[in-house]
Amino acid sequence: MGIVRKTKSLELVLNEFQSLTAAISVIDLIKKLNSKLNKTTIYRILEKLEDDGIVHSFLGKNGIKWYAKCRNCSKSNHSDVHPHFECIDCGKIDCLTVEIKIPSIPNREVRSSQILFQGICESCFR
Amino acid sequence: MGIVRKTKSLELVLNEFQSLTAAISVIDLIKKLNSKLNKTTIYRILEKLEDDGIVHSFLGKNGIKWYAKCRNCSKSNHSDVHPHFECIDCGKIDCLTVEIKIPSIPNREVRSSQILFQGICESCFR
DNA sequence: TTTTTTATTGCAACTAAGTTGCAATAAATT
DNA sequence: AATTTATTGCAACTTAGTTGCAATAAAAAA
Repeated sequence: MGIVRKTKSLELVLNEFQSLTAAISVIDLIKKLNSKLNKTTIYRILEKLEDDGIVHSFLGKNGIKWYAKCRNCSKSNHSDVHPHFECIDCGKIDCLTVEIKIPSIPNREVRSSQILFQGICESCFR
Repeated sequence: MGIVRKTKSLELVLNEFQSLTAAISVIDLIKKLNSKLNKTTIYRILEKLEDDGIVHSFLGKNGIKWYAKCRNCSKSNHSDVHPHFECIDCGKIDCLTVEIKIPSIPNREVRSSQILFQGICESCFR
């Protein structure tokens, strides 16, 4: 079930995403909002925002959860199944707009995918 | 640091992989060897086997750790950076031999990748 | 506006995967 | 056989994420 009520907590979480181009880990979000919100609340709001197609989640290389704004998602259709890029230097993760061709595999049906690249990001590249 | 001594515990872990075509989660491995080995031992042996290029690890969709035999890896070069396929029906994960083209991304350098597909496997397909 | 309804929140306690330190054990070497 | 040192088991810990429940605060109804 997605967002039902416009609460102060929701505002705070949405604010964080507004001032963000890259993804953010739940851990960092909790750190940032720590003084204002309980971590349980943050987890629950993120879940609802994902239900509504406002953000999407994925796992970083070490298995912790990250969230990023969606571009073209809706409640019924999370079209944001793009790859993510994790910088091994600065730790930043962002969404890639490149399209990855999912190969057709005999006798299997691919329904979704998680693709995470690691490497050096633009800021750390030079 | 990889394997140094041929121990009984090592044998037991290797045995499990011998009788395995798919990947196995550490959780399942612990369950299986539970009566014979401590989980700490299992984690430590797996780490060493990975160092030696005998197995490789990756994360399932829920972030738990899986291991599978390597085919063409060595200590210095883990060439097994293939995609994995997780069946949403039976939970089995296995290695895919298909090659995924990693796109070149301007001003970034991709060093490694994790690619996990979800869908219906051959056994569950019919 | 006040009352009522019920979604949301905070808290504390819990779960589960994985890690760490250390003393006891067992390979391998001398 | 004695010594060295890698490996093991154990218990305790860490960390991310979850759950139940009473208190609070949106929103709807009166």
